Amino acid sequence: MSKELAELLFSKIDKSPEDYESIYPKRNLKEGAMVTRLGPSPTGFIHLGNLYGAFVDERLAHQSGGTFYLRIEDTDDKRFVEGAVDTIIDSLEFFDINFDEGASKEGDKGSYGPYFQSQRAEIYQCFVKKLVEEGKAYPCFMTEEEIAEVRANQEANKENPGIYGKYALNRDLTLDQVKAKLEEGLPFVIRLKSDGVSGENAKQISVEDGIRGVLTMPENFQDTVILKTTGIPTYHFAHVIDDHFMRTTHVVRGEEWLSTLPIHVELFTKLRFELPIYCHTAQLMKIDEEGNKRKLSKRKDPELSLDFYKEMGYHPTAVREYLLTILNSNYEEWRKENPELPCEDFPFTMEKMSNSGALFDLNKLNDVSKDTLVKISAADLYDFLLAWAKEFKTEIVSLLEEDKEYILRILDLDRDGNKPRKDFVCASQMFEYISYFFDKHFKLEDTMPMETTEEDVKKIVARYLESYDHTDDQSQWFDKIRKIGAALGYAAKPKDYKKNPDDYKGHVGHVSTVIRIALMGRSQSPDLWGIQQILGEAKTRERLTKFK
RNA sequence: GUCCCCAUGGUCAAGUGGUUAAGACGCCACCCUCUCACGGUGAAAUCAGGGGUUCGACUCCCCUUGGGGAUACCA
Repeated sequence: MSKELAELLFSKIDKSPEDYESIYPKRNLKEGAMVTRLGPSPTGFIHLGNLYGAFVDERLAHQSGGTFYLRIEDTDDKRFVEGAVDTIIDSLEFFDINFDEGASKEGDKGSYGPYFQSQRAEIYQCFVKKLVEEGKAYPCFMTEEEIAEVRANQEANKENPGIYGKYALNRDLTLDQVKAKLEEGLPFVIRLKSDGVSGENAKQISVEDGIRGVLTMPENFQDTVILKTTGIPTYHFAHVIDDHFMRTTHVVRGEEWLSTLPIHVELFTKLRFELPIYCHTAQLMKIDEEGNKRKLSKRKDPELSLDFYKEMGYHPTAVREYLLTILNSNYEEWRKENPELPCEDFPFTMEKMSNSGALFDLNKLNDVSKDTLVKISAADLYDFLLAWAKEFKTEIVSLLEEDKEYILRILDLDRDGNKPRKDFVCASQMFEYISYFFDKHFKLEDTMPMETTEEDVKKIVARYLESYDHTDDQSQWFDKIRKIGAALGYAAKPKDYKKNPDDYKGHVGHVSTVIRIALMGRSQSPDLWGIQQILGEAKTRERLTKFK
């Protein structure tokens, strides 16, 4: 009877399960090679949490000599967004996450496709048919109203909600009953006929998770929908079929899937497929407005979309470094010992991953970013800044292109030696930070120190300009400032002023701040002398003259 | 409601029965110093609570609490 039913429901399916086993044979990879995948739904929205997970997949596969592929999980047509696939690929590529196989801008790549679930209906249906044949799945015609009624009853009786056991009204329909309903043209879904039981008699299943160790949970008992009215499977079924036939060895996914794991285990078992190794990652969290820890969410956290980092101009390497520090707690230590090695050399392990959700920490990212950027050459930094500007700050592109040499010197200011400056965090901040070098962006931002008077300020600038010699070395230059200050009643050494504040108006630091503001518009900057050398004599004099 | 996962300073965390409970970010102070940054030194700050088990619990078990997730023909 099951066979007839299966034939009735899926008359168009001509391939057999065995056919697919040979179409998608086991991959010929070396021992220990992992096959991982990213399975985004095509909303086109990728956030830091996705990148976090993708990074795990990527590292695992590439570190082991395996394969990392992209599969588009578009079983929910309501979610489709045009151009989403390209967006996903671009976003990930920016952060150096590259796929070996799967959906790509040039179409499917690899021999385990199609890589869009919406194009795999035949494959899924073949196995749904098989399950029906074996009496492990059945058509269900229950209407929304019927389901709602069941639920209401269950709630009233304090029973587990869902379609299972005696509540699965269409579980044991006869062939004739099915035929009759079909003739009426009633829509139906295919449900799994679960062997599990609800409540105290439920069996416990154990699954070894790559990150969390042995997980023990009650078996599934729900007659979960595996094929929707549309003939497209639900995530659960598509996952099982795809990861089996794409020969995924490690399923890395967020912990929100933990509670549906028993469904997947039952499906794998009923299909007689080997279970992949599941790796359930903790979710990245953030603190919301009410001060609660919360999962990063697509709708509420646009600032945590990957685009945010691109727009701010965070360097992809910095983001990777940061992610690695929260992914594997021993990464920072390793990085300290191996400052020059690429992060790909770090032996990434699942066991070192945290089981609890990390809170995203912008402070930490900034710190990691400073350390990352300080290791990047001025030339590369320039290219990065320019590329960023072309996309997000076009008005400064010509400025950057006009005099590359000038900018290289600015970017390299005081970055050598064993105590290099670490001024740069991200592209937007970089430009802001060096903007005073450009007349167009130069403006007076800070006020003169309160230790100085208006009159003194004028005198200081005038005398400084008068004595200015561009060929002075740093100490000659600074001696002059000391003298100018001393003549006006400012201590030549800050310590003298601190000891006897009443003897002086201020100290040489205040004097140089005056010059700094006159020259840069700001009270804080890298070494003044070095800046003047880059600015050049003409511009230095010009700014001082203008200031008077 | 039910089920599942998680729980060490503000944040990320080391720790797997005996430790002065690492380290990093942030914060604060001091040093270096013409400002800032860098660098250095130091400080404050953590085992959610309650029961067990044990000679001994951050560590093992139970309960409570808190947080997260699932409970869809969404993924």
